Amino acid sequence: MTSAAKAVEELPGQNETDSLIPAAFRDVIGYHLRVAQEVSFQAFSAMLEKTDLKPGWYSILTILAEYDGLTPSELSKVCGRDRSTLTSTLKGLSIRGLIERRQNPDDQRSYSVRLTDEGRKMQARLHAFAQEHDRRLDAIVGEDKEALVAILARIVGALGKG
Amino acid sequence: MTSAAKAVEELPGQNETDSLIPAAFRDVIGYHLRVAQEVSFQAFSAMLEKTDLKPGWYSILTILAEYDGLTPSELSKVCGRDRSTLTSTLKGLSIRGLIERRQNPDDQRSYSVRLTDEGRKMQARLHAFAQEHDRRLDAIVGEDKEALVAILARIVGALGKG
DNA sequence: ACAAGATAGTTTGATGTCAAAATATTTGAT
DNA sequence: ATCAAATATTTTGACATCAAACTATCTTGT
Repeated sequence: MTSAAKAVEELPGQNETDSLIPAAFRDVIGYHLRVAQEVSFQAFSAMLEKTDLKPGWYSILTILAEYDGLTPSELSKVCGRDRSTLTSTLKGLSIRGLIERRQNPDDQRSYSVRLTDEGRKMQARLHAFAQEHDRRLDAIVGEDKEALVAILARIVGALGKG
Repeated sequence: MTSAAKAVEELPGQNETDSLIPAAFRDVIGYHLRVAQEVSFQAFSAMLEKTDLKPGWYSILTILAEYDGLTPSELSKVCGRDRSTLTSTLKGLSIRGLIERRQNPDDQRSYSVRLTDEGRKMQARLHAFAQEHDRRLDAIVGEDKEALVAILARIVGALGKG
């Protein structure tokens, strides 16, 4: 063990159960935001470990369950990711028969994306896990939930898309 | 435009300036966490756009500025990422002369990582941008900052490495 | 001393992210 | 009518992330 590592272990005010938070990051919102989002995602992923479900499918399938027939560009706006990001996800969903593409007769460049029956079933299965994860987060956050969501939404509103 | 897309645009209670939030996600903490983290990271990245700095360097260089001489595994614990993730980042930092590796004489498998003078300069430049970003987030969050950080830390504590 | 197991780091493979460039198609302007 | 500009999607390339497999080295138990 290096001497710096010893110093890390002896940081005042931190014990073994605390995660090691560098002093430079301790009061930095972006840092805590990032770590919290990562453990949340990892926890959700871990729930799907023994299944044939992929976490990345959930948001797309759920958006389609609500708004069937969006184009990739519209989907990208709703889910907040770049259009190019969706290409490979949609390909995977299509190969697995969870969505189908329907050519737009008015615009040959575009097509709409629809859930298949299989896709709906898959969405429902994922949604059950997602709800369990949500309940877990709700339990952790407790009565502060509304305030938390409001703050996060404020951040998105203030920094989002320009 | 598809009919579903029209429906999206006509959602009650949402106007053009709101981001399009699917109803299924509206009260989901994980969703808001993810979106907030993404816009925060994108905003930070955008600040570095005209520079030769990379956002991914910041956390590593800053941890090293505080605890010089950590091994990759120790670094990975402190920054909360898998060891394998660090390999390529450290390679990049090393190629650019921002860090140097020093073989551990007591263990041939391991080495410690130290900032070079160039690395220190780079860390300082990145830190200035990070501070500006922090101030921006602080301004958005305002008096709720302490509560926000506490909630996020609670999430990490409850879900993290469990 | 030696074999077994643990540990440090890297490599590989699957995902997922963006931005920029490339294609194809539609729209608009003259 | 035609040509330029805008738009929809895909492709490519750079990065990051994890987990699992792999190599090398160290530690431990006998």
